[in-house]
Amino acid sequence: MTSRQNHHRVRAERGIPEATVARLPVYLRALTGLQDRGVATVSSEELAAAAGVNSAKLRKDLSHLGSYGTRGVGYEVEYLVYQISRELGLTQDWVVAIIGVGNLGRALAGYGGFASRGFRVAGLLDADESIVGQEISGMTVEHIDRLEDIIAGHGVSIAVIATPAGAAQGVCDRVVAAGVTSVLNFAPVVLSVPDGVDVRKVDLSIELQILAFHEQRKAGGPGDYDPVAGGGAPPGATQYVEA
Amino acid sequence: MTSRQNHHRVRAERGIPEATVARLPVYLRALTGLQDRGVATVSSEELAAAAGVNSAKLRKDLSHLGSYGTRGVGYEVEYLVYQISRELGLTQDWVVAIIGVGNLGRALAGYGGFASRGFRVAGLLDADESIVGQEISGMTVEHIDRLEDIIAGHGVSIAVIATPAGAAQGVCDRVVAAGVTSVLNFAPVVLSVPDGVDVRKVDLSIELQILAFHEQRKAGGPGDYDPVAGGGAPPGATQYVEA
DNA sequence: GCGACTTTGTGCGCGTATTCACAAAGGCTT
DNA sequence: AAGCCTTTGTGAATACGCGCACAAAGTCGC
Repeated sequence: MTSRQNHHRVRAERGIPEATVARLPVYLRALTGLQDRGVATVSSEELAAAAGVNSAKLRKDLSHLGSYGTRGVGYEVEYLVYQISRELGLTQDWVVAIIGVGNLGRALAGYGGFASRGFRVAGLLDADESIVGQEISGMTVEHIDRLEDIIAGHGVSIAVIATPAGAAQGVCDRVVAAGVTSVLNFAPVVLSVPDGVDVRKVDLSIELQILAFHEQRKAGGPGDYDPVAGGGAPPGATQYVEA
Repeated sequence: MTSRQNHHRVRAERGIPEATVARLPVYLRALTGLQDRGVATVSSEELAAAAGVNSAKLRKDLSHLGSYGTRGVGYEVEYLVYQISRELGLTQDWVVAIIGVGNLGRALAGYGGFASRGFRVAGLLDADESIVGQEISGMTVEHIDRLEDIIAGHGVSIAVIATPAGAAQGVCDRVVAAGVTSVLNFAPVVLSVPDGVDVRKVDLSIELQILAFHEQRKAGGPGDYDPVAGGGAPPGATQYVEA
């Protein structure tokens, strides 16, 4: 049976709730920011403010990792950074392959956030002969035919799919067959994968549509037209985020 | 008061659950795919499969929009496309400005998914003098100084922030002051905005970290214990640098 | 026109997530 | 050493989302 993009996975014995896992990277970023500013300890209230969450939620999230705070004082920044990094698996390197070197693939290849957090790009692959061989961000684009070689050879464990929609499922099947169990999908399709494979999806178009929905509602509900709804203070407006 | 990205639904009278709103674009995409293949009607089971969700969930989601199905038959594709489009506010055009024309901004500017769904890019803006004036995807990059002019002049209602982290909050404050109430943020920071402004965040690095977490667990738990598990000694652990 | 069949729409129970509010725990001052 | 003050960690209440399972509703064949 093929499972679909279901992020509400079963808890393991160690059981960190999925919602918590999704917030840990945010805390981590806030913490490294504090670290850079030389802050040694931080209270849950301060850190929660920096991360944009409720402080009780932050404390409960951190409590799932263990008791790393000191009552009356707060959390030691450096130690917390280490604990969260370890929990997220960032104390080791992860090897990534980017498949599809169009506009987006190029942007991803040049994204600094990869290397800085322990993600190493082992290869850029594309099916287009005119792109293969090009040098991008210091890497040479390989032909998609070499997909299996590269995955096996470099020990790729995360595949980033940035192909056109039509090619995505086929590529996904191949990377999964080659042993990859984590996929980050930028193509606007729902990927089917076997159980045990994680897929996360990033979709610009969907995000815009969700924004449009709320924007429309601020402007007066479905059917009403007024895209230039700026300025005003919408009553009972909503706040969202999250990805 | 400045609310951050914690969020909670303040249900309006019309009250479509946020979880449902987030799925509507997925259904819409599946439906247009069916439409292209000439399918006239579809059952909840089929559509759910195409969208990668449970069929009961699909039916419940659609029931929030009204009763657009026929028992014993299914849903008329064309009609459903229209209803969802209308609910999402896609029957009107939304004017978008992209701020920050680096690798990512360029990719976004060239992204076909904009126009196809009623999102019109009214401007590309950047602070870098060497980029201003360049022609990208048929548009000329404007200087960030013209931000307010462009927002007002074109009736921009959605701002896409693709700047470096350090510049994001400042840009956000400016677009909000200029009347924009919907922001799509690609910068790796938590933006603070006044109530009534929606922020959605897309963060590659966070997605990768979540995948890493699950990948690590599959590999045998957050172990790989470091002998130096001591308190203040974050060993040669990964060093984090803000992108 | 009628019965069998298909598919929707939804009531209900369950598990997860969020938030409040407070007792327990530790540091700091005197 | 004792008491005060701050902040953590968590019990409990609430809200939310999911999916099963089924009755209601409509179609289709005869």
